[in-house]
Order: sequence, then structure tokens, then C-alpha cells
Amino acid sequence: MAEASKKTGAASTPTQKRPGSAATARPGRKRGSVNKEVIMAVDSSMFRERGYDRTSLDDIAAGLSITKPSLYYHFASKEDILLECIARGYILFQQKIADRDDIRLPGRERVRIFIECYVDLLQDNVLSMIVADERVMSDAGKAKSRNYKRMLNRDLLDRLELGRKDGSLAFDDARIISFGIFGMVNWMTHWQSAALLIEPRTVSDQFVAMILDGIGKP
Amino acid sequence: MAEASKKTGAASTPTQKRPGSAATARPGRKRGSVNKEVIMAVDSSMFRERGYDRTSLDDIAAGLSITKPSLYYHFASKEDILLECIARGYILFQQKIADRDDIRLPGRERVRIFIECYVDLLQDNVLSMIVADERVMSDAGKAKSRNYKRMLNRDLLDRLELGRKDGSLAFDDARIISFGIFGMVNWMTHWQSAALLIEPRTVSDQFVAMILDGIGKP
DNA sequence: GATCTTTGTTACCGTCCGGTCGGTAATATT
DNA sequence: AATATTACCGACCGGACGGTAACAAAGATC
Repeated sequence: MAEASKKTGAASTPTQKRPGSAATARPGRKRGSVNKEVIMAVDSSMFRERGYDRTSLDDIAAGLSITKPSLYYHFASKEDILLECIARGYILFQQKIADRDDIRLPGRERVRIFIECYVDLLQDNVLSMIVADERVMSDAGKAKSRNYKRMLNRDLLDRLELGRKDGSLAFDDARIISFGIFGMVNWMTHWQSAALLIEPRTVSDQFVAMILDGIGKP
Repeated sequence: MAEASKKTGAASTPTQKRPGSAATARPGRKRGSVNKEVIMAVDSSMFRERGYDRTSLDDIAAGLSITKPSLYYHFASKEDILLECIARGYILFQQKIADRDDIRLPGRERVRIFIECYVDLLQDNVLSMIVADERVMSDAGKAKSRNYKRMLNRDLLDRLELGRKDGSLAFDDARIISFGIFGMVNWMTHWQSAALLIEPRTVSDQFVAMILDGIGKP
């Protein structure tokens, strides 16, 4: 039955296959113009703008001027796309912080560096792990996503403990401080247009100032 | 046809209406046991646990032991439910903070009070405006939701400026500080099981300590 | 220039979800 | 007892979405 209707549709209206719209992607387009890196760059931005589960595969495909099934040539599933975006974001973070880091600095400064790099990448819409709620992922995906988050958290925790040891920082529970810092910066993804006009550098500077020095006067 | 099958079902298997499961809702249940207040209490929790757009109306109905169409007796739409939950959360916040507030205190302490009340209500799963992404709402709903957020923001900003004037606080841009504080506490809704074991009071205490005094050593 | 691999396409499916329709049992009103 | 109102239900609809099957064209390889 399904086959019959399919054939009927194809045979009775052959021109329907290529409708008037000339602007749409056609067979014969330049091949290879869409590779994984391009897809992930576009996807990361769309995930950041609309959120992962509000971004349909058709949206993604349209953003790349291809069609949904083509995505399945490059990726196994929607979640696979997300997980690759997450991995890519983590790698980009590692590269950026490796550039700026300096092991000789006190913990206080190394926390500052961490926050600055993190805010930079958030602004670049690259940290997809932040905008995808784990509750929509499979157990396997959830585990992978959490693992990346845990590695980032580990990094920040280490910097905090370093600061405590070298005397440049003082606090009670490093886990709560870390949660607080991540929350502060992660929530930037929820800011609306008005807030986005503030200079990224201004934001991270003032966040760092608040975290390190507080807003209370002695 | 539909009528026939319906009548047949009702007439031929009258007992089917009350199946073996005694726990499920049945015709003849105590009426009025489900009112708006009960619905909103349940919904706020479900929205908090699963997120607004991952909570289906069938989920909600099941949680209340009623069915989806019954929800439409009490509410006009899913968004209407959300908006009433948001309004309810705002009112509960106003009540809680009115209880604890004291105009004679310095800005610094009044900021502390704000944060403590806010964290309390977050823990009670009552602040639905935090867990619903505005991007899934209609323009009208978005406007209403933003209005509540703006009022909360306004309140915190006033407390910050008060502290600046009375000398108990010092900072550069109050808007950024406010964003930072909200981000820190709002992100608690993303914490996983492990983090939830920490005492709520401990969290707000340490958050307040970080915000007011910072973690840097002089 | 035949063949294979790569990179696309059209057309379709099953599922879930918000929402609606018509109907009904319990309760309040008279 | 008759009637109106409140509170609820089963069955269904239309649209969106993730995913799939079958097919087609551009390059690379031979």
C-alpha cells in the first residue's frame, strides 16, 4: 500500500519532484562544501540560540542548505550531533586555556584565567554542553556529557584548591564556590537582548571582581 | 460510527468503566479535590523536575489522577498553567520576603535577605519562571513572564543601590552584579543529585559569603 | 568509460503532543 | 423531582519531529 501510493505519487506527478523553487538545494550542488566542522559550527550556534531540543533537524539542515537525511550521512543521530558539538567545545576550551595559562601564577590568577576563557567561549556559542538539558539525552549521552562537565569542574576545583594552598584564596567548600561560578557564567546563556549589549570583557571582569573581592565594604 | 462504538462500549461493558485498578480516578470520585491551587502545586514541582516543555499535559494529568481534558476545565492552555504557576511563585516570594524584610537594615543585609528567600523558594520548586524557557512561550506569555522577572530584578537592584548609598556595598555596574547573583542561584535548578545533598541553608550562606566578601585573600 | 564511493535528494513512517468534541456523573439550586 | 452547574472522561485530530528507505548525481579510481 505504501509502495503503491509512493509510486503513484512519483509517476503521476513527475514534475513535482523539482518544483518551481529554483533557490532550493538541487542535486549537483558543489560537493564537500558541508563537512563535519562546518556542521558543528552552525549547530553549536543554533543550539545556543534556540536550545538543543527546540532545534529540529530540519532547522539544522536548512541552516546548512541541505536536507535532513543528508545529516544522517555525517552523523548517526541528533544526539550524536550534540555530543560531537560538546566534545568540540571542550577541545576548543582546552586549546584556549592552554594558550593563556601559566602554571607559575597563584591560584587566584589561574581562577581568573579559567573564568575569562570560559566566558569567551560561551560568547562564541561553542559550549553546547551548557545549552542541552541532560534530561533529553540517552543514558549513554548523559554519561558522556556529564563527563565533560566533570572535567571542567575538576579543572576549576583544582585551581581553587591551589589558591587556598598558596594563600591567594579563602573559602569554605570549594564545590559550592565552583557551582556558584559556573552558575553565574552559564546563566549568561539565558540573558536577553538588552544584556547582550554589555561588552563580554566587561562582564567577565566584573564577575571576577565580584568573585574575588566581593561587593561588601569592610 | 463513533457514536455506535461509544454506546456499545458503555452499554456492553459497564464494569469496564471501573477497572481493576482501584487507585485510578473513577467517575464518582470526590469532587473538587482537584482545584487550581492543588494543580499548581503539583505542576510547579513537575515543571521544576522535568522542565516545562518536557512535561506533557498527560504527565500533569496523571500526576493529578485526572485526564488531560479535565485540565482544560480549569485552565485555558498549557501556557496558561505555566503563567499561573509563575504568578503564584511570585506571590509566594513576595510573602516570604515581606515576612523577613526590615527596611531599617543596611543594603548589604537586605541583599542577603533577598538571596536567602530566593534560594528557599527555588528549593521549594515554586519559582516556575526560572525553569520555563521564554522561547517556548507566546509573545503575550513571554511579556508576562519577563515582567515578573523584571520586578524581581528591580527589587534586587534597589537593594544593591541602597547598599551602595549607605556604604555597605561597593561595585561597578549593579546590573551585572544582579545578573551574576541570579545566575548563581538560578543555576541551582540544573544541579544533579549529588549537589542536592548539600543543605540549602549551607548553599545560600556560602553564596552570600562569596558575593559579599569574595574568595580572594587581601 | 565503467564502477565505486561520497554526498546528496524525495517521499514516507511512527510517535508524541497540545488541543478539541461530545458526553456523563455528582452536586447544588429550586 | 426537575434543572442547572461543576468537574470530569474517552476518543480523536492535526502538526511537528526524529528517523528511514530508496534513489540520484558528482568525483575518484581503474
